[in-house]
Amino acid sequence: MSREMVLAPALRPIVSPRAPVVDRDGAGLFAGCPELIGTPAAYGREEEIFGEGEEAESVYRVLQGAVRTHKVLSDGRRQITGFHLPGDLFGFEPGETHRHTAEALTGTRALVFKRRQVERLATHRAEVACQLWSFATRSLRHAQDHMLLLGRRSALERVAAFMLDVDERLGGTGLFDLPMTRRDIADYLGLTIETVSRTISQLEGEGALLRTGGRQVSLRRGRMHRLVED
Amino acid sequence: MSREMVLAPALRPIVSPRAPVVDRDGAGLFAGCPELIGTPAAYGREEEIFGEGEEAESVYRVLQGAVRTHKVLSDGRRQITGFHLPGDLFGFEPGETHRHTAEALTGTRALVFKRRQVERLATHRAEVACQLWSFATRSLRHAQDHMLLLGRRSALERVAAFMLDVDERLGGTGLFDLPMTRRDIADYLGLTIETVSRTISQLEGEGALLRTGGRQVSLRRGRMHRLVED
DNA sequence: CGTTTCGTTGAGCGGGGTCAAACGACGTGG
DNA sequence: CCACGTCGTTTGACCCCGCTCAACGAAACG
Repeated sequence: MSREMVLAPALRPIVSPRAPVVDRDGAGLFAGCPELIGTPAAYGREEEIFGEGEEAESVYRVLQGAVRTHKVLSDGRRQITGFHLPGDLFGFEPGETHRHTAEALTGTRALVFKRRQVERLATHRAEVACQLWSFATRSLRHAQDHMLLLGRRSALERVAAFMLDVDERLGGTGLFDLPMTRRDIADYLGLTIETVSRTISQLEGEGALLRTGGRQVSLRRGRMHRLVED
Repeated sequence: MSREMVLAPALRPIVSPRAPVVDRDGAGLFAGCPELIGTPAAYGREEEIFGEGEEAESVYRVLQGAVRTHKVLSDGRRQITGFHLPGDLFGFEPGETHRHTAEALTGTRALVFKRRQVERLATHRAEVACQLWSFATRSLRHAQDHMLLLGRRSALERVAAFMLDVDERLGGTGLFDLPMTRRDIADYLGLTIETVSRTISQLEGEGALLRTGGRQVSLRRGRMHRLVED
């Protein structure tokens, strides 16, 4: 069941999108469901897709670009709970209202599905319900890994783990453009922008990565990996 | 929506268990599935139920007692990702092996289901698959709330939120026994035992709670709530 | 071009970690 | 029954990692 390529090798670098995502193995969610075709939608940079507290009418699948979902406290403190890249689903809620805000990091295209429709289909077709279950469980695993990071890892470990993660999701070449700002990284890792910046400098000083202009970085994945270690 | 009875009022104080949990609204997982009856099992205090890396053969439902699931780093740093009380399910994994260790906090009884059996049933009966999906989604929401806590809240807020949470799950009377040690609390909140202890003292100093002997505490829920504030 | 946002770097501080000691609640055996 | 050891908890003293505040350079954008 772990084998499900929803967010695996079909992924493309986010800031330079190319071909639309294809379900290479046919296991993608809602595949083989002609009665459930999402309607395409496009969002501009920093555009809100849905807000916390709004009624959860739709669920989304990223085609191109990147999306962040986050929660905020009344005083402005923000925690980003996930970045969603092509192939990823987001917007599922256990209840009637969204518990997150979702925003496009960059120009983004997505398929929009009616939640009610998805739910109705799930109650009729076990296959669809299983896919939803599988998706939720994988999200849960990510969330649990991230709890360990937020609760127990140092700033250096957090940033190193983050870099490796982004690299992997963007192709694993070791050379990529970060699709998000320092603020986004900080709010994802539970740090401040200054600490993220300083930590990246430190990683560069230790030869674990190279800043190659703009937001592009080149990782020494061996050294990087040693910093995360388990 | 937040009202979903799997872990709500049917719950009993953990350390003084009474009647076995009943699905008051019939929404409990695997309800109405005579072909899937879990086999009862009992675990002693601090006993391991399954370990990280082991093959995931079974899934569990707590009947009585309490269970913690956690992840550890090679150097011993530990993050508890959840406490599981009567009615709760745990042990689901997206893959073939457990990504967590599960241990009984106290003497605990649980129902054990064969994972393969559950999965097979889910592929045939949409109803079961939907329940699994719903369960996973609720767990995900908890995980996301906890990420916000770990990433962005102060020690005071964490402990206060924790106390309110435990109180609610244990009946919401404002008076209860903590079923876990300071170390467990610390590893759940991303703090140290000393900080947890000091913070509880501080809360007592501010009149937000009273330590009434042993692990029993009495909350001033109004003041407590003000400290968490969104 | 000016203006604004983003990123980097420095100086200083403080919340929470570390190390250490003492206390209380147990259970155990003399 | 009490001396003793164990384990969990509390409290103190000190320190350090990451936060705050601030200045400045570099892109992005009008």
